[in-house]
Amino acid sequence: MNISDAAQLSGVSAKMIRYYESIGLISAVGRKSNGYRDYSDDAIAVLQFVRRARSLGFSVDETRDLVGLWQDRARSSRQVKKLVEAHVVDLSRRIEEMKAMRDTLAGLARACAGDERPDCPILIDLAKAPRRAARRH
Amino acid sequence: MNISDAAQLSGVSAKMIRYYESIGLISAVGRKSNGYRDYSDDAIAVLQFVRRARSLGFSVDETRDLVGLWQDRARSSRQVKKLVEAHVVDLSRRIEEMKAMRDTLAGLARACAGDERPDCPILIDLAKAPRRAARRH
DNA sequence: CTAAACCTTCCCATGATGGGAAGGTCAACC
DNA sequence: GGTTGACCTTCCCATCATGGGAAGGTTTAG
Repeated sequence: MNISDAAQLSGVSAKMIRYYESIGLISAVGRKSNGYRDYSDDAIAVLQFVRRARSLGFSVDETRDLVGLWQDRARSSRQVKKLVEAHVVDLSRRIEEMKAMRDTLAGLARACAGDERPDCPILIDLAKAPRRAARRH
Repeated sequence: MNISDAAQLSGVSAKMIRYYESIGLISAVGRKSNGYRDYSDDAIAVLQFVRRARSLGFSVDETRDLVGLWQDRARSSRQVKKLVEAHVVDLSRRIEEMKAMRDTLAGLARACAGDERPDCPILIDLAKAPRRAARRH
């Protein structure tokens, strides 16, 4: 199976499949005599796994760990659960940060007349000395 | 005032101050005879404004718009409110996406024994054909 | 006078992804 | 058989916001 079929079946673009291979997230597949990558059903399954993990917000590094656990018959479910729970905690933290931003902004917008006049508490507040605030990334 | 003082007072690193200047987010400040950038209190205030906007999740482009509105005495509060409300909507959407991820993962973790055995519903689910899922970015 | 602490510009790297060029290959159609 | 279009390959570049660091000039404190 060529890379574009693999891309379609897995939902991972051909570009990203090559990238994932180049960084070792997935192992290199075999090549046909013409040099084209050749994908088996198993290889597709790995790509689908990766796609789903990425869509759930796991970084490429975390996904690498998950793939490793997935393919390791001897892993304990404790290991898997631990990794997933850590990600849940991380997501929750980021959600709270974004909620705090949103609520601050919604409060400011509420206090702003939103008419033709220039007076706007939003800008006055933004100009205040920066307070301790979430600095994501 | 030298750039490191401006950095300290504004909470924006010297690196980022130069970067913001290079992309035109802030206007270039004057130079002293030795070529060093020289920051006035007004310039510091702009940097503080920028830092606060960034910390509230505005992109650099959105921040540019906000700075423009802030410095435009003739702007209407309607313009400002509109921009902020759009950002609130965007934040809310992203929060919902992340919540959906988190809840999915939390549900999977709950179904996983987390003991020494290898059986783990998490990995089984991740390996399923990818369903419609949030693809941020 | 020297050493440390500044400042300047310039280049490189990140992470995940896409765009595109240059060049080889294959399949279908006439 | 030849042409065309759709593939495939690798390689380079760009993104966005940020940091690291080099090379070289300046200022300040001892």
